[in-house]
Amino acid sequence: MDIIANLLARLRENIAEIYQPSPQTLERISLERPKNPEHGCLATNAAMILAKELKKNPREIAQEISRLLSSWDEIHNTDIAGPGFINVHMTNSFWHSVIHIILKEKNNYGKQPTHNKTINVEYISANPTGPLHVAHARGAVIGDVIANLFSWSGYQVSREFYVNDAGAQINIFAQSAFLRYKEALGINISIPDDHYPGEYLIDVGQELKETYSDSLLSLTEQDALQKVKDFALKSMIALIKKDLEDLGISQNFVYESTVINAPLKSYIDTLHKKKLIYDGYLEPPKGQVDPSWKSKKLRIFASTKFGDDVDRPLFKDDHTPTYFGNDLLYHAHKISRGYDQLINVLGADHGGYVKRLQAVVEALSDGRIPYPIIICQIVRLSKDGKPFVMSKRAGSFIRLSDLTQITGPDAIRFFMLTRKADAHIDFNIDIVTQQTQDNPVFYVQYAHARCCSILRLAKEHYGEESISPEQLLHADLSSLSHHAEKNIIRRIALFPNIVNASTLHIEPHRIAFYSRELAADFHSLWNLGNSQHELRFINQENVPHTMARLALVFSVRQTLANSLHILGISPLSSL
RNA sequence: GCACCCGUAGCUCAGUCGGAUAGAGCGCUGCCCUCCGAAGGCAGAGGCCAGAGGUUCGAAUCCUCUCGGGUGCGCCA
Repeated sequence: MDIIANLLARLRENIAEIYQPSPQTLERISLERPKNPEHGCLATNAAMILAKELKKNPREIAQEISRLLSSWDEIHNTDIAGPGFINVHMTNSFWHSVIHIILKEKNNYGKQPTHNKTINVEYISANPTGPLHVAHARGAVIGDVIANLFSWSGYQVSREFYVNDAGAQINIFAQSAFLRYKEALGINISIPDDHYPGEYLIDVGQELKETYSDSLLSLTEQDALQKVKDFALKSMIALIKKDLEDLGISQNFVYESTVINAPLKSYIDTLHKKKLIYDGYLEPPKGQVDPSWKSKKLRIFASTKFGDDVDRPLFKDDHTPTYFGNDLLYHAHKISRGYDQLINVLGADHGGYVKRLQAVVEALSDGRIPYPIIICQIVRLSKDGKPFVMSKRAGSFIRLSDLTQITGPDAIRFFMLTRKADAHIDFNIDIVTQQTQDNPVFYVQYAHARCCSILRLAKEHYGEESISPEQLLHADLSSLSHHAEKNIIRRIALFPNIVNASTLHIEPHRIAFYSRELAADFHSLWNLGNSQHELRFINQENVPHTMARLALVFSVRQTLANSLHILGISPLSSL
């Protein structure tokens, strides 16, 4: 339950009755925690928003709304400030009700009730030609937390990894593995420039030898490559799944090879009927002039009708599908599975791809299915104070699993969420691999561990039973009147709102920042006990106040745990 | 040439559908453990929010242009 959202809803209801403003105006009315705490617990811009539409003085409207609010039980008093802000001071018992809610809802505090809306979140979808490397980590974590957020907002969530296992690069991959197989059998090989040189294929070559001995050499090249391809793909996908598992991620794998054989003809027919697919000619590419460019008749998707720069061909002139052609099928496949919403998380190098994918979904769903695409900006790596360039071809990339083993999944996850997706991120390999204490995740986990520590100690003093959430519900919270206590209660009351906004804007980093702020409030409160003994959480001379504070500690611990749960990070009870 | 993203403290970044005196971490200065975990806290220094116009009660936030940095732009995948 979100007490602030309930309050805002009631405010809007009342205003709608009195002033009958347009729905848009009503929607813009907010009820927020002001930056400056002296301005009250909450502040609303209602008067200023209404002033324009009603053509009235905002301060006059503020007077009227202020009178209305003063009659509410939860509101202590109100005042009007500046151009027409209404500052609202809530009663202590209003804020204390948050603690009761958390003691009852526990792991579910901040969750929306489940509904039957479904959403598909696609992320990572790396080519299965090698293990994941650290640059994949960002999209992996962001996608995973977005999926968690929608799950908390009540959606039925599918997490999807699309495997490009049918393209030309897979054949090169199979040839590379075949060479390693020959190498394992003692045959002298050299790896051509356009092949995959990575060491992980040496292992695959060994495994091939163990499985098939030298029997593949007696097959035709085509048959042998098919067997090698199947084997090597299976092996890579197992590797990728393991890397993801270590990072706490589990997804459904959907294979291109099955999608292209799925019965999706009706979707394509519809596009033909709407004349969104046509046979025609494309303009020569702008910018650099290619002298070899020739105009040829192709089958084309009219993506410009949906805001793309140019129409995109679905087939090459040899009649094999383009990469985009297969992606159109894949999106038809997603839509055929009946989701109410789709989300895709892509790397910055796919930024130019966004419009045409959204065009496909808009065309196939008649605009009914929203399809936001989150672009994660590039991760700049540095090592020894210098930029570090990874190259898959040269084999000089850092495997995600190497990093996970050094830092653990929590540090990577939190780090990737400490900035919004469309900001660039600097990843200093030296710091992350050597000084894990510098990682901000410890700050939040430390706060959680301190909460646990207090509750442990309290159980020793007062017994397991009396510190249970059920018993703490009976605590008299009226003694929680110190400004630092009130401050932290207001913070935890905001949690459902943060989850909501984070989902709405598809910005998982907001949860990470919130958890850090809540941790900061708690550390601050904790340290007050150093100089003022009566503010220590456990004060044996004042049991009623101790119980009230334990209820508060429980609420903070729970809210931190729930934040970390959304981030996919384990809340530690001790460090 | 075109499209998208970014430009906020020395560095790395937050900043809610436009709200009141622009915040945090790291680094720097000085304090706080006889006392629930100092992996913490408190205080201080540090800003023309890249620049210029515009929109309005009100702009770091919205619009236009300029300047910087990044990514992408194929009948490749």
